Amino acid sequence: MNAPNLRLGDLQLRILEILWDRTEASVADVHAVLKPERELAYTTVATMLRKMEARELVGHREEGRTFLYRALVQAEAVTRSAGEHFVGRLFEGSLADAVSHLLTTREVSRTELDQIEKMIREAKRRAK
Amino acid sequence: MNAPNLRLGDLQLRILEILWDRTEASVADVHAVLKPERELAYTTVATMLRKMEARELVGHREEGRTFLYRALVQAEAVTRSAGEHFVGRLFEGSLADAVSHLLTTREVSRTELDQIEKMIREAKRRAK
DNA sequence: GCCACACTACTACCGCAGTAGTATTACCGC
DNA sequence: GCGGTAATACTACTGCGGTAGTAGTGTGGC
Repeated sequence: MNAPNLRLGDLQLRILEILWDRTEASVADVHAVLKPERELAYTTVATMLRKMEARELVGHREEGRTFLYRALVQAEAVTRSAGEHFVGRLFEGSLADAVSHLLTTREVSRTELDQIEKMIREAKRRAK
Repeated sequence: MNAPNLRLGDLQLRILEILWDRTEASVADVHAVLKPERELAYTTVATMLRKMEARELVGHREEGRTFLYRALVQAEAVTRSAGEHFVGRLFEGSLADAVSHLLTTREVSRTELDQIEKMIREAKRRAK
């Protein structure tokens, strides 16, 4: 069960998101969801899923002739890995630097600030 | 000045970091810095720099026979682009979700929490 | 029973990061 | 001036994401 490599391309991530939403999906399902956002050939989706299966990102079972794919990696693991890469690689592991950067380079709503503040207080209580 | 594509590989990012540190560096300089962390052939570094120049990530001037490279993209631009991708792609643009995730999946020191809290308060004051 | 359709399998190709060997050239020391 | 060294230039190859065409095959409708 070697931990799968979690460096994902955009399409791969998008496909995983779809699978996380519905736990199981056929190629046709995934293709249908993707259809409005990007014009991809059916076979492209099928090929991608097969490649992802080779990397153990997804698995499948057969229902008649149809493959039903499901995600083998958790959203949690993917976002954690991405977060580690983001903070570790670009801010030398300093979460404060990372957050600082995020705060200053984008529009942040008052609501979001409140939410984050609350989370900080909670984290402090836990860490106490 | 077409905004260069900012999707960077690991080595490219590492090289940029080196250039940000010293404003100008020869291939030998970059190679020397990289040496302890990864065993790369001199020509690999040179090739990478040439490829990065083709993508307008770096530029160079000649000092005798030697090329002195400098970064053409700012650290700011790279981290902002990465931050946008991180928050936008993985947390549907919700900074609060992103921060929440970062807080819960890693060790965060008390000091960092304090720093972040302070930044939040400041952001609020500014946004007021 | 046959045909069209819906699936998967296989193959191929592009672009790009990464890696590095070989060729060429210019300069410096003696 | 000659040889070695240090540069860059060129070429090539691997791996992988992304994209898609074509081939093969089983199934359901009529």
